[in-house]
Amino acid sequence: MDVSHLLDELNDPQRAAVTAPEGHVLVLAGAGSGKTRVLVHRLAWLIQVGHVSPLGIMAVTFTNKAAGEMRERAGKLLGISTRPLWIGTFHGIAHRLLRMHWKEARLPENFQILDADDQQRLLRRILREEGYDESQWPVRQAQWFINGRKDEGERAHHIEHMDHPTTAAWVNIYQRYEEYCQRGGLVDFAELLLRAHELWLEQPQVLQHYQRRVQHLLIDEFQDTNAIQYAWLRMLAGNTGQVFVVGDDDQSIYGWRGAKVENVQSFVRDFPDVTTIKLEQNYRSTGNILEAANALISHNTGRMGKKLWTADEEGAAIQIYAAYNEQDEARFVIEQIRRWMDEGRKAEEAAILYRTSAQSRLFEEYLLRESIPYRVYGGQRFFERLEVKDALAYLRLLQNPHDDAALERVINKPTRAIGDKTIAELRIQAREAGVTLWTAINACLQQQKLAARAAGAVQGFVDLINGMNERMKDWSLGNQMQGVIDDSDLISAYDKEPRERSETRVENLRELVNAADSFILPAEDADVGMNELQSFLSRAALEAGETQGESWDDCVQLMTLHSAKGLEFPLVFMAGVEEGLFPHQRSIEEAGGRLEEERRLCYVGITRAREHLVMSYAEIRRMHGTENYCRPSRFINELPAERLQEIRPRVAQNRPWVPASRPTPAVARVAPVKGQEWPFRLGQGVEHRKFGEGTVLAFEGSGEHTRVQVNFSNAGTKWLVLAYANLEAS
DNA sequence: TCCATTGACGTTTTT
DNA sequence: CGTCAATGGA
Repeated sequence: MDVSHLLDELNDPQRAAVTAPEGHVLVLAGAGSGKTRVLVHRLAWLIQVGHVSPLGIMAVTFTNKAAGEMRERAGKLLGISTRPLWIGTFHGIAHRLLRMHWKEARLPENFQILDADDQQRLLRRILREEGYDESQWPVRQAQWFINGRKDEGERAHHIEHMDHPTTAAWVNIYQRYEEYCQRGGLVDFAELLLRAHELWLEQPQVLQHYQRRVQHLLIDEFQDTNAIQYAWLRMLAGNTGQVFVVGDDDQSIYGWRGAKVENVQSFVRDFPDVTTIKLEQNYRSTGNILEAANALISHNTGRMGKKLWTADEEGAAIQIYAAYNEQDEARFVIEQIRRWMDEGRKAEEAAILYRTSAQSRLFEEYLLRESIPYRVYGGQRFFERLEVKDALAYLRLLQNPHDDAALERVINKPTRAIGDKTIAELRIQAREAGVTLWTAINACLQQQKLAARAAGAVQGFVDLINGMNERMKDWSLGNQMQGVIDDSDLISAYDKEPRERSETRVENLRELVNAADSFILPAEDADVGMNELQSFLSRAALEAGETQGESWDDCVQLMTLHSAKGLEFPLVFMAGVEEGLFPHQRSIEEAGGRLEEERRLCYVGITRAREHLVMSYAEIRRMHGTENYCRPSRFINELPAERLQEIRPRVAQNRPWVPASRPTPAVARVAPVKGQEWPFRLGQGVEHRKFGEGTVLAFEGSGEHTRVQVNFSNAGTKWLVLAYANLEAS
């Protein structure tokens, strides 16, 4: 068979990885070095050259997007159906295993997935029930504790240090939470992985079956695996499975979420005879950008060691803009984007990256003002919307009325006169009897434990759910969806909201019915015995959907540095590169390699840029209502000075900014502007005879040539020669 | 039960 | 400063 299509266009290390003989392989793939291509070609190589059955391959990614992309590209390359290939996220694969082996995993057949929001609500309820003061025992921290333990593979009863009162309290909450979930058949994200691991541990025959079947494991973004994922993987590989992992220790930015970079090193230690291949040739960025990235990341310790290089040109210098304040920064960035567009480039080629999501606001304001279309990544996703989750909760109750999380969500939505007191009473009953709310409700009604009025209201809810269940049992999913929305009168719950708000909600519900209507039970879900409803609900939780309903055509891209991972743009702005913001203060203070992770985040940001990279920092930044004097980030000082070009406001103001096509001569290293012998302070109010009142933004030059930039409230921003301007302090 | 005001809080987020 | 959730009066 001719396999040249698998190897053509690959460089030597890529080819070595794709064609690696028997055994485990670690591919250290630098940013933009073609890692997805290697992964997909390896997969195709195994099938077409190694004659491995598609059933014997499992490919694991972290996001649904990555999984989808891999499946698509593999399909194109192989020219066969990718159905038998097991490609998915860790969570998706774990979920599938649990559906198939629900009995062995000690789960009810109709178990439901809790998303982060469901989990938080359930925990809040438990904290209240157990009498914890929520200011001292914050829900978020409980969530963090439990998920953290689960990520490490620990159950409540595994945890030591119970002599420590704080730990004991968290463990108690963890334990209660476990009980609720088990009773209601609820499984959170971390639980999916933990259960899948326990399935291996407790059911050797199941493990053996999969060990025999899965001959080849391909893992993407290996530096992002956590302890439980690694353990699961190791067990599945056993002594016979061959593991091919791709990752980049320099791009590990999710340590705070339990990811363990150390797994990259552990892999070489734990698996015998690992072949390590480095992909260092970069096909994305210019030489200057790569040199800056290399220099920055070399400040980290304990790296596996990689040096990116390119066959392409040096390109433009990296530009550093010292903004007077965050307003000036936003103004500058948007102005540069305008120039970019004026030169005929597209808005979508430009990205603004920042450390914290709150930073997007100002940029949005300026973009709006300039009528430049933009899109902010992140934020609420379709299946996470309040009204969508409300409607889904009714659907969940149809599937399983013992789903306490769903029941609590909608028992009084819309209001049906079931007040807090009644619900509290029901919770007590449920807790004392150790049963679900649904069971407790029915028991209370039967034994007439509730006051007459409350009983009537609760009975109404029970009848509603039972009625829906009976009538809609055999309906199509779309009709069920519409049915529960109609019968529950859910929409009336949004009546009192501002009109615009409630209209969007109704629109989203219509969209949800559409989604349910056009949902086709995927074959792989049918294969594991799921019905349409189960499959729909699981997918709603596991793939919460696009962040934004409609994707704009040609928009400037705004996102946090974290969400930029894996993407690339011709023009990248990295904003707010200041000590305290990036690296973030919390990371500076916290020990444990947090600072190195911030540096990796910066490395990720730099390597997103293809042609132009502009970093900016503000000298004064208003945060939480107070003005902060900032120093440029240490990361800027770690970049090679000869690759940098400092942008002075004058350049930004008067001369069209032409992206340099040849190396730009280096300018001195950026230093914070010190107070000099200028007659005004930066930010000081001044008055001009003709232009009126304004604010000093910047100075330039010295002696009689000293120029001053003033932002006049009526005349806009102007550069004036200080000697002639006759400015007066106001 | 509802709306308005007050108060606390402020890093990153996918599954 | 701006957001979101909790609280409290009508």
